[in-house]
Amino acid sequence: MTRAAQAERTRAAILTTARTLFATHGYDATSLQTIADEMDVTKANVYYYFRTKSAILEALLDNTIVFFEALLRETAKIRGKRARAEHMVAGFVDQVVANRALSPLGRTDPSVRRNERINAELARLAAEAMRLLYGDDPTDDQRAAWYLASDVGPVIAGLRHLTDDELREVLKRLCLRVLRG
Amino acid sequence: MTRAAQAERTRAAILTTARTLFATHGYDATSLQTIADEMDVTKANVYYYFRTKSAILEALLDNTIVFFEALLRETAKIRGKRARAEHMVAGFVDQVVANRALSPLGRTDPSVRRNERINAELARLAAEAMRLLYGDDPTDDQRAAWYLASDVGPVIAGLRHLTDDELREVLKRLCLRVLRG
DNA sequence: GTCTATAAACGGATAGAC
DNA sequence: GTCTATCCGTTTATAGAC
Repeated sequence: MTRAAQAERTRAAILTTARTLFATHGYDATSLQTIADEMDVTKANVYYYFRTKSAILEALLDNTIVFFEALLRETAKIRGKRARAEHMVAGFVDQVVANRALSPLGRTDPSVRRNERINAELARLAAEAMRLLYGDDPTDDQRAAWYLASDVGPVIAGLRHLTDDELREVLKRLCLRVLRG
Repeated sequence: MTRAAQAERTRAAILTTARTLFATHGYDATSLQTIADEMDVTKANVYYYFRTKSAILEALLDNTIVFFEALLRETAKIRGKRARAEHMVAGFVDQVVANRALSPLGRTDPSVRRNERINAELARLAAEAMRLLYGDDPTDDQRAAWYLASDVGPVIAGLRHLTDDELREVLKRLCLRVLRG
């Protein structure tokens, strides 16, 4: 394996390991030592790839942001608010269910709320999503609905007994009901 | 002021200070030093009242649990599922809005998820609430609805421009719509 | 690219004086 | 009831060898 390939491999491993641990124990309760131990490398090696702990978090959230930007671009091509809601919810729920074991790490984790840049990005995406669903001037009820539906992740903690398919259907119905008002 | 009164005063101050800081920065990112500094006392003095940091968190959550137990007892006296939902939502939303500046510290904070005892209590209350709203054997859709509605706290972050009264009405409508399915 | 070693600060928690 | 002083483990982060 080339050195560049090894680098990419390690970098990716750090992200997936951190993602799981952040989701399980929370960002603040996860140390770089724990991440390194889990991967069987040293802490110093982790620092070779990320200058700070928060840089790891930002890299993870950037991935999320890129995903949502793509989803919103797709959604914008669809005509009709109802069809748009269905497409958006489907994409969103698929993502949540695909990561169901490690779902959280949403806007609710304190670490995310602390990060100004990420918050600004998320606010931008929220505004764009609401524009697609509700037009240029959403009511407060519509805005509230969007905030609630877009934070559906934690709900899965109470539905562990469902298969992926069952969970997906339950969450889609729920989100659509909330968004449609 | 008597010594006992002073003790009660300080103890209460620790709880309110910790509550605000936990809600703002998260439990793990709040140190006892920060709590003590904010109150203008020493860390050692905080330890005089609470043996550990997590004891502070537990005291806070115990208050929440007591509140919900009372709300559920009241709700149980009401006949008719629709009226029950309205009463439960009203009590719940009032509580959320009354603490709107420091809303979170719900089941979403990692510190809460880590605490076995608190989790067991919250699960018990959740089961009882669902029984009151949906009968002895709620469907998965109903369960999902309850989990979503009971975590409405974070929604207020996006609705800062509303007055308390406006916010209360928006949240009540939203929760009822979710719960009624 | 990965390691060992270590710095420097901070965390939770305790002992003992007043 | 509150304080000063301190212990000790852990944390983020860096320096430098291989």
